[in-house]
Amino acid sequence: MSTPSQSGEVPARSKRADALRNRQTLLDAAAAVFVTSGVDAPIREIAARAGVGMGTIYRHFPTRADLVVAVYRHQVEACAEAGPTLLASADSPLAALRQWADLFVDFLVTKHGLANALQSDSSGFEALHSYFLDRLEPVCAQLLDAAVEAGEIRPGTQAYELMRGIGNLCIGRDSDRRYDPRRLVELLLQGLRRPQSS
Amino acid sequence: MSTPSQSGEVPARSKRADALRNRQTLLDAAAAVFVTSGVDAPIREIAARAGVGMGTIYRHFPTRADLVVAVYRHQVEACAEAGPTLLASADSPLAALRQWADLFVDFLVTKHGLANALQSDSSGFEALHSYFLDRLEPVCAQLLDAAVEAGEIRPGTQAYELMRGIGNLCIGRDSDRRYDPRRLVELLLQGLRRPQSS
DNA sequence: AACGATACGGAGCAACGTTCCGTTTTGTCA
DNA sequence: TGACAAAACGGAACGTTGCTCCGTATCGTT
Repeated sequence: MSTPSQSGEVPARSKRADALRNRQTLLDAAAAVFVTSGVDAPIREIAARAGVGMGTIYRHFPTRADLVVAVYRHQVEACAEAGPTLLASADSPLAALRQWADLFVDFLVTKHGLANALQSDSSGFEALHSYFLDRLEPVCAQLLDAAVEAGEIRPGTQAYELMRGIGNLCIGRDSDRRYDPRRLVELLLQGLRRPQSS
Repeated sequence: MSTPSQSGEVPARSKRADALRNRQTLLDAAAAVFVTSGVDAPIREIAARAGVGMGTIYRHFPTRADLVVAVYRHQVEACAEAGPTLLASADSPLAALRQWADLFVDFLVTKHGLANALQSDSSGFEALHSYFLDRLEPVCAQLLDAAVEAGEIRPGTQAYELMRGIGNLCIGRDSDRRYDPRRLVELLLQGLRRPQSS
């Protein structure tokens, strides 16, 4: 609760059947539209796809971020949970960090416009930024600390900064053969390594 | 001419005095507005500030990119010319590359929203992406090649990718104390270095 | 069946990008 | 100097999108 962090998605779980049904219908429609038109697709388009009015969409998801978060919540959760798992299973903390970054990058690049939205300063997207960071930063920090502890990387880098860096590297039009976020993220992680003494 | 690369800013230098005057007035107004409202400020705002109608702005600068390019052309040029200069004056090619990256980052972070626009897929900004890349990629490539040649960094990284990476790292709301593009760019360049053998 | 609470739908307003065309300004030439 | 055509101007107007508001329909309960 460091930040006021308003935003509330649906006020509380409602009781009426139609409300629950519409909520799910909207999530499905949004997921479908996001794939084809990106996460900043017109709200109308999503409402139309779901066959509901615009009032309904705003009632369930007051801000765009609420909708996006609801759609991707499971995947973000999975990514968060993968952190400790990888730390336990990988050969080294740095290897775990690498694999985790891969997961995160995969997630971002397959979601049209999501990486953009994460850094966007347009209204309605700040909450998205917060959600991702609140959930994933601690995970990243744990991996980072473990790698420092193991002496694999040099100390001094903050998880927040690294996460944003990785996220930023994933921004861009898809299908540009000449730009592969993965390569750059790998470079970034290489840069983190403790300089091998001569 | 690999890409069709339409876009034409003003059709040609016009002869009429009022046209030239307005063109300059618009550039001044745009520069001022960009500082306060970012490069995606409403066109109307720029027109109002310049005291001209919207038709005028579109006649001189058909796309948003044309206007942005015109406003920043000198600085981009300076950045491009700094490449060879640094290569000649710096202690090593890698040092030159670092200093050049610093220049580029400084340029981007002081222009509200420019880094965003560079990667934006919204209409009217592709030309911006092209202009920056066409002008700066060769410069970056020269620095990169020199550093490879000198054995300071490992080969295999393309200038295009590096430039976009650096540009991407500069995206984000300003005034976030926890995120400093410079640190990450430095990390990226570190990652480029030829691994010191044990 | 009736009724209050809840949710729905979409018209309506504001902001923005962009176009289009009637009007004004400019340069030139008699 | 005066007149005329070309060039440039201004801003009304249209389409799209975000978001709100309220009359109407639906749901659950008694």
